[in-house]
Amino acid sequence: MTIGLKLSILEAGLKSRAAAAFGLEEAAMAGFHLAAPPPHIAADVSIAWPIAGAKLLRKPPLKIAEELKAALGAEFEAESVPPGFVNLKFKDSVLFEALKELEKPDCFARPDFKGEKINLEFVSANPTGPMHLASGRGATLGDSLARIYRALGAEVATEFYVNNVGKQVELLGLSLKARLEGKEPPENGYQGAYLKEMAAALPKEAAGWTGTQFSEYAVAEILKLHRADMKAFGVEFDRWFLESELHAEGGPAKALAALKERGMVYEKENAVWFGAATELESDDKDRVLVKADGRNTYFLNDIAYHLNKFSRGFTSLIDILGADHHGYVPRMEAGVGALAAGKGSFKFIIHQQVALKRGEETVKMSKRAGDFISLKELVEEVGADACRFFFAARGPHTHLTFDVDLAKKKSNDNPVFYVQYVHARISSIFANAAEKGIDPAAGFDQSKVAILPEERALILKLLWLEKTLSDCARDFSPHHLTTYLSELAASFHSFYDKCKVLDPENKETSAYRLFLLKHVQAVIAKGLGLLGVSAPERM
RNA sequence: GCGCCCGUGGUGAAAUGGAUAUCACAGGAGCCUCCGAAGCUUCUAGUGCAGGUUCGAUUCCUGCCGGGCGCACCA
Repeated sequence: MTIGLKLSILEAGLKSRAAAAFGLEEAAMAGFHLAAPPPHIAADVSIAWPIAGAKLLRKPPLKIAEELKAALGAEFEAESVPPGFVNLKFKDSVLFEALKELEKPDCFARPDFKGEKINLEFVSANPTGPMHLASGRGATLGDSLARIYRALGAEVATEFYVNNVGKQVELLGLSLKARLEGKEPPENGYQGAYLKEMAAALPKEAAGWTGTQFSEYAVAEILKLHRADMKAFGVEFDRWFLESELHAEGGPAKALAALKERGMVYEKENAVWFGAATELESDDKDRVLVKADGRNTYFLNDIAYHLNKFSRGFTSLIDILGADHHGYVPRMEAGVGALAAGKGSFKFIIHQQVALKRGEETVKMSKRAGDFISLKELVEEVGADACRFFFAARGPHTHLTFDVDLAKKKSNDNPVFYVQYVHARISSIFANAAEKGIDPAAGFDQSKVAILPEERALILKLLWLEKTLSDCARDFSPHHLTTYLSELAASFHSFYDKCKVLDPENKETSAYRLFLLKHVQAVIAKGLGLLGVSAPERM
């Protein structure tokens, strides 16, 4: 039996050998994983499974480790270590073959993602004002995850939901009208300066417009800005779904009828309620679907919207929301769950809010008051690459305080430059190789190459990208990837310091190291690409 | 009051329940006649408190303490 070459395949192969050796079903070996050993351990990968398997097998962990070591095969040097670890070192030839595996275009595709159709909705900022910096977090999360899921083999559609109907949009129109007439916006209206600018650019006939016309105009203008902001941030949505489309097809009415049919609604005080608490026990109390004034709540419209997504054939819906909306999650799960049972999975990713720090003061951002840093401004000051890396580097649960002064002044602190620097350095090495007449494509004899420790660390790091992407998918967060890229960059820099790549006197070593660097550069470019960050040739 | 999230060196973060807790920034000490010093090497410094589960806890559970966010016929 030969064993595969990617880490995932190596892991599966080792697991199956272990299962055979111990007479176990593979299903019973869920804890069998390859892990990176701590730095003081001189091994490539380690397996902690014998400790976990001790109860199952009713043997001492170290005994299991010794048996496992014997069962693993000739591609490795294995060592069993108390209390029951097995540490492995790959034969050099295995490492070279594994690297070549990384050259295949779909090398990260996972079988379990094949056929998955994921709808990823994020940002969905209301079209009532400029996007602020906090939208950058949702945009980074969503767009990076979309790219990662695609790399893993899923089909992903990204979507931005536009609330272009309703009271807020009416207020927006009235605020614009007021600005045109030189008045202050109405109470609870939109005070920001952007409406003054928009009013100044209105066509002459606007003087005779209805409120609806003002609203439609304002929404259209703001949507243009949102699209431009997202584009400048490296985010392009597959679809901008207008709420008005939903009403045009009668979605909310259908959803309401379906809920009624299942006996999940009742009327009280002239309003229509969803009886989630009694029927499904998923939410803490009943919620209104249709208000006493006859208007739908957003709850009903959103149920209809998610049914619409399922009707388009998606097997998995993911919504990314800021923590200020987390209270909305239980009722949506109850509402959508009631009508979409069996249609696919439905998952919320909640990311914590972004607080803004200016000087020594931490302030809450308020759109109405006009006190915010716009995403556009941030991107212009700091650059999209640094912004995206910075946002991607934190898990969604972390509470993030954005220090504006720091971001503007000392953007070099951002590790994105450390990572990009590797790419640029390697580019220039390849340029130098051409000058010195060293052919990067020249072959080398693997058997004559002794892999140095720095090179070994680098190669292992390269192989680890695959697991890193799976970690990102598992945790719904790209932050594992930024950590990984920083570590890979560090491995490269150590290697670079120790090992001279281009040596006209030694073409064999030069060719071998260029082969290595080609992969490092490809992995850096791939990883940065998944984060929507550029991989520059020069900096 | 109830619910969700968070508490890791001076600062910001990492760690599917695994071995001596990993990085970056800041601070100390070194390193460019040599492929890019936006770099390398090295030192100082850390899991809020109290219990529990476990062979093993930063991770899981309970209670405190501290912080963020929600608790609408708003969106």
